[in-house]
Amino acid sequence: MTDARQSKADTPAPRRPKTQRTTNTVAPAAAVDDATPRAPTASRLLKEQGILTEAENHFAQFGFEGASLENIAAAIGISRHNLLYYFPNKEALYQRVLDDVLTQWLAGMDDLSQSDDPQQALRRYIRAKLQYSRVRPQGAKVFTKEVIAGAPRYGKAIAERVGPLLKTEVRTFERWAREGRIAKVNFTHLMFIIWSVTQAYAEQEAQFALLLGKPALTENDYKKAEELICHLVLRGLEPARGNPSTD
Amino acid sequence: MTDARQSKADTPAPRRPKTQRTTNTVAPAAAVDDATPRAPTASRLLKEQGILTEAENHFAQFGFEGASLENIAAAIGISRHNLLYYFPNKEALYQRVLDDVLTQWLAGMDDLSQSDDPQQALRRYIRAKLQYSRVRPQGAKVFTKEVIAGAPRYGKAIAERVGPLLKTEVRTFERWAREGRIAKVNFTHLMFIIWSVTQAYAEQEAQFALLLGKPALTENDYKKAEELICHLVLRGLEPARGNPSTD
DNA sequence: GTAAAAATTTACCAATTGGTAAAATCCCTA
DNA sequence: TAGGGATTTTACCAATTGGTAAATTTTTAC
Repeated sequence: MTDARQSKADTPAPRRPKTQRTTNTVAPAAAVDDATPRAPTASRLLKEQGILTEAENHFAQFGFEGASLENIAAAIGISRHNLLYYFPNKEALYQRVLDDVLTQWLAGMDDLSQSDDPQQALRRYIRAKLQYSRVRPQGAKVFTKEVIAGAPRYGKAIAERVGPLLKTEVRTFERWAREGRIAKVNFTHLMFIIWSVTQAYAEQEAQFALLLGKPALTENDYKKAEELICHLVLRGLEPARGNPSTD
Repeated sequence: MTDARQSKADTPAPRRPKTQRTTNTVAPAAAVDDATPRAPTASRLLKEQGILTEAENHFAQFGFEGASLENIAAAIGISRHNLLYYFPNKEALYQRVLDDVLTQWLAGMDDLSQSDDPQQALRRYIRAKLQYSRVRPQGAKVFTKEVIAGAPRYGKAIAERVGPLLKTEVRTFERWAREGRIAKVNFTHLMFIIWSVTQAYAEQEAQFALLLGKPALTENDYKKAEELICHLVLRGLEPARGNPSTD
């Protein structure tokens, strides 16, 4: 196989157009082949992004095994082989999609400890998660499908990237509980519940809309959902007279 | 492999000794071509069930497109062609799997209006749904994957079979609310939320366990989940001093 | 025991899959 | 404008897919 081109071993010319090398220039300096990767063009990044977006849609609908590179490529008007020039194989493309999804998802996550008011923090958190479900439902779907399958390809990343953040959130909750500002419940499960519900509005849009007799969920539906979720969570966390013996 | 088969040949079990014809015998008696379909044998039903179970596992893990008849058949030691003798094609097999899943899921659903005590009814309902997630997680996964994909193959059944039941449940809630026994919230969304959360414990078992640092969720985890979910829902439905202006 | 029905296997098939290798084209820069 | 890297296309491939049709074997009814 020798590699996927791009590396060029053969080309002896160190190339490097003396001008600036904006990014990287990883400086292999390998006397032998150096290879000057020439730094990714803007247009190249754009094309990669296009592929990633379409791949996200296909993986969301068909799952890893069900999605085909041919169809993904066709959907954006390029050939499968051309796609394979940008991503070495299906697995790599899939990983990149999930990486991006998880990154954005996590980005909206550390908001919890921001505010000092538990009520407000939670409200903001729930809203952010719901919002995410609306603006990037496909990403949420890919993620969930991976999880449903037992996270065979992304389990490690989940454990490594989500785990610590979850721990942080839980600790914040526990501090609030200790200060008597919220009731003491099992906060890990609380997070599971909040995630599940908010994600559900992305994943199950189709079903919910179907059952509501609409073609799609409206702004108003999401507002109602947010209201109810916040209501349930906030009520359930009210410092409360009788503690619910949780663990 | 050749044999594999395992069944028949030796075991004369089903055998049915000429005596009575217990079941059906639909007695077509069609003068013209008779054809007497001979009524499905017990062993046949058993084999069908075996196929359905394995298909459920595969569809759960790989989705409709990703699952292959070859692998499903291999997993139970028969050939793909033999499987195709029992189910005419992939689509039919998939539909049957979903039919069975939905049937069982709905069966545990009309419990809500059974009890006259809203609190107790809800508790039972949530417990039943969680229980279902534990005993038949694969079914829940197949269903969710179908929904995530936009219910392209099962939307009609969902609308026809789940819709009416949902309406009934909502009406029960509304009656209770009118009687001042529970708070008035958007009950349709409440049902969505309860479904999502309970289902999540089936679908996302892998993720939750991963994040809890365990190989799998334990009895105790489910107990905690049940407690918390009940707590949130029941608290949120307490007749309440100030109504949460829900729709 | 025998004929018929049921169940299983064998033979094929066309289409699609992800992927490699290499040739051809494009396009930027010196 | 020429050289060379970046990009695309063309050729192949082995494996797998769902499916049809027909033979073959096994079971069952009588």
